Amino acid sequence: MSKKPTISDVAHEAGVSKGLVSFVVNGRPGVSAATRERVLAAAAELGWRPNPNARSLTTRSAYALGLVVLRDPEIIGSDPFFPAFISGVESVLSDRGRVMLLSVVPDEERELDTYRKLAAESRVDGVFVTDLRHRDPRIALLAELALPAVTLGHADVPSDFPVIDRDYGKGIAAVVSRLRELGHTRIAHVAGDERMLHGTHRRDQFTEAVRASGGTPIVVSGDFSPDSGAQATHALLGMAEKPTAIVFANDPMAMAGMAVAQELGLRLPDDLSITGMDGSEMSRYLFPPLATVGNDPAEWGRAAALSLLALIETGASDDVTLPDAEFIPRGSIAPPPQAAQPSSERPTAQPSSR
Amino acid sequence: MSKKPTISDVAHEAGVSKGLVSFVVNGRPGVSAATRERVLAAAAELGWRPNPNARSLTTRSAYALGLVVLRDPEIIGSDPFFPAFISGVESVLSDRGRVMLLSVVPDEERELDTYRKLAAESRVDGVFVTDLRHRDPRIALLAELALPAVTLGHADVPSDFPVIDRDYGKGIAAVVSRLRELGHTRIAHVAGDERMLHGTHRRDQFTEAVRASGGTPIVVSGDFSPDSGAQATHALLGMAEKPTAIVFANDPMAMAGMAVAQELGLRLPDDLSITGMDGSEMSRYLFPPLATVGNDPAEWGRAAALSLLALIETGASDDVTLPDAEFIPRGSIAPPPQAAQPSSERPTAQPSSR
DNA sequence: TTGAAAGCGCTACCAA
DNA sequence: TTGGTAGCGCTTTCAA
Repeated sequence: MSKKPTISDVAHEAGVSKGLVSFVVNGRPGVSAATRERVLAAAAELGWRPNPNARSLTTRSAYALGLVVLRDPEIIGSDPFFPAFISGVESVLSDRGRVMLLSVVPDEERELDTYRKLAAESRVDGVFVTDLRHRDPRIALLAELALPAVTLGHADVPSDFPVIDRDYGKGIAAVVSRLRELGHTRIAHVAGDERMLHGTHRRDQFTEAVRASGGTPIVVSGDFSPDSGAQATHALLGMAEKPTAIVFANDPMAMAGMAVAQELGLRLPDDLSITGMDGSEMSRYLFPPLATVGNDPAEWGRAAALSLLALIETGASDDVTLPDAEFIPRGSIAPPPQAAQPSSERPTAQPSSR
Repeated sequence: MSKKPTISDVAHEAGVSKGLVSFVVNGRPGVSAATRERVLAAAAELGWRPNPNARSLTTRSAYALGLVVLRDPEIIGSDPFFPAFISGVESVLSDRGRVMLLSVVPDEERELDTYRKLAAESRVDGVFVTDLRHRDPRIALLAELALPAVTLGHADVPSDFPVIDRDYGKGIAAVVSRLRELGHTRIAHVAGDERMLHGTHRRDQFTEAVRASGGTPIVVSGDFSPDSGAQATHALLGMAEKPTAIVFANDPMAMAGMAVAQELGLRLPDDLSITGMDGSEMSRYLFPPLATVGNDPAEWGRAAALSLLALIETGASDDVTLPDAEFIPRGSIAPPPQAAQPSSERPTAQPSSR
């Protein structure tokens, strides 16, 4: 059980100086092939890997990327985006000698403090900015901290950071369009957390799509949590002119909405069409299977990691546009019920159980 | 836009030596109150924070904890455990100047390499070992690497690491007991991934509970994914003597199982009782609401973090036993159908839609 | 109670 | 193409 080997051990073993070993492991030119081999062999034999902490001291690089997630600890479990996003990031990082540092914070104050700490302590070389909010304070903070970053989506404040984005509106338009084709006229949207840009974007894209098709959008607010989805659904189904289709801003809300509808005795999709967003794994396994709009969080992760690494290594990185979001039609949508009863107090169908 | 301040800047500002500043920030005794104040004031004014990389070099501590998750990238999104577990860990770490390093790997080879890398590079001071497997190779590897760790659950190989655990069998026994009370005699279990200890434990606890109550357990295998839950349910409901209740090893499988049952025209819970495990947020919002067994991943996270920190800082840490798992009864269970038709080819109920 | 200096493991520079 | 040496920012002796 020996101590961890250092660069000196390797240098000694290979019979060269530390400087040369450093040159070799960093792939610098100007080292003869022979000594290069010798050094590599010595390093391998000793099982030596350069200590990133020591390297950081001179290179001013942390060899780590940061992700700070602001999320209510209570509901973070029902969000399928992050785990998949992270595995996408990892698939890029694993071969590049960088690690990922993750922080989950409960409120904005802690969030901003976390970025300050990461920067002040030189813990990371750059960060991913997810869940952009209106006039997001992180953009200015990160600029001030001179911390490289990429944003998922376009910020609504001036930002020099590269942005990863995808046209999600295309998918939403496809949903609305399909619903209109099926004959729906009263189409509602349960919005996500509107403090987040993608919450309002999805809402706007929905209303725009409905208006473009000559309809009148109905919108109620939610916050992406199943609970809010359930409440919103109750509100919608309690309306005098209740909608015949509900477009939820994410899958968990849609699932909760499906449950509420079923509890009220509605048959899905005959009495009510429902769609989700984000294309979660679970959506496929519901009854009826939930129509949704694909999003591929792992792809976001890969693209964001690549872009952030490029920014860090070369000082610049282009924006990247992922393929347009695609509507994934499934059994949760159907034509609206024929016998619409605009002012009925009771559900249009008999309870399917109880 | 000045450079980051260093300990020298602070020492200069306070008119003392670097050594003293170090003593102050590390709370060492033997510093007069006066200079102590002066140093703290200088540090605050300059916005200085000690650079963990530099500290690591001398203290041999990384000020970071590691979590390596082996999970199929495709299905990681439907697992509600990790995000909540991580937020529990974070709630402990955030005040303690340590960060969390997360790695998601697709296979065992990468997993073990990741631990080796983390250790060789001194990236972390300790790691969390989750999802213990049979004869888990990580135990021996971590011991060999001399990397402190805590395990979630007891390993089935000799291990000196502290263990965090909870009696989950109590909750499972309560489920079975309640089901028996309701009159169920054919109770099935859809097991989780049996390469994982908790997959087999839950299966064993189920079969034991059923046997203890004089019944004959039915078990089919799954792997914790919704897809496997759906397949297993199809298999069970295709049996000649189909079960009247299905106990799933986690909530996502149970959700998928509910969908399959409904698709087959069964009314829940009248025609079939279903229960899940892990007490996910979503379970509450299904129709019918899914009875499950609580697990509180955030609590696991807090306990594991506390235990690991204690181990790292003091060299020893006690095992911790979390409160027994509790059955959470909900609408997805009911007495078995009266008119049992042991050899019926058709479902006992009319389809609720289609 | 304080200051000075050595050294952690590495990179980077300057000579050779 | 190589070796020697001076730091990077911090902690930790050892003296004073």
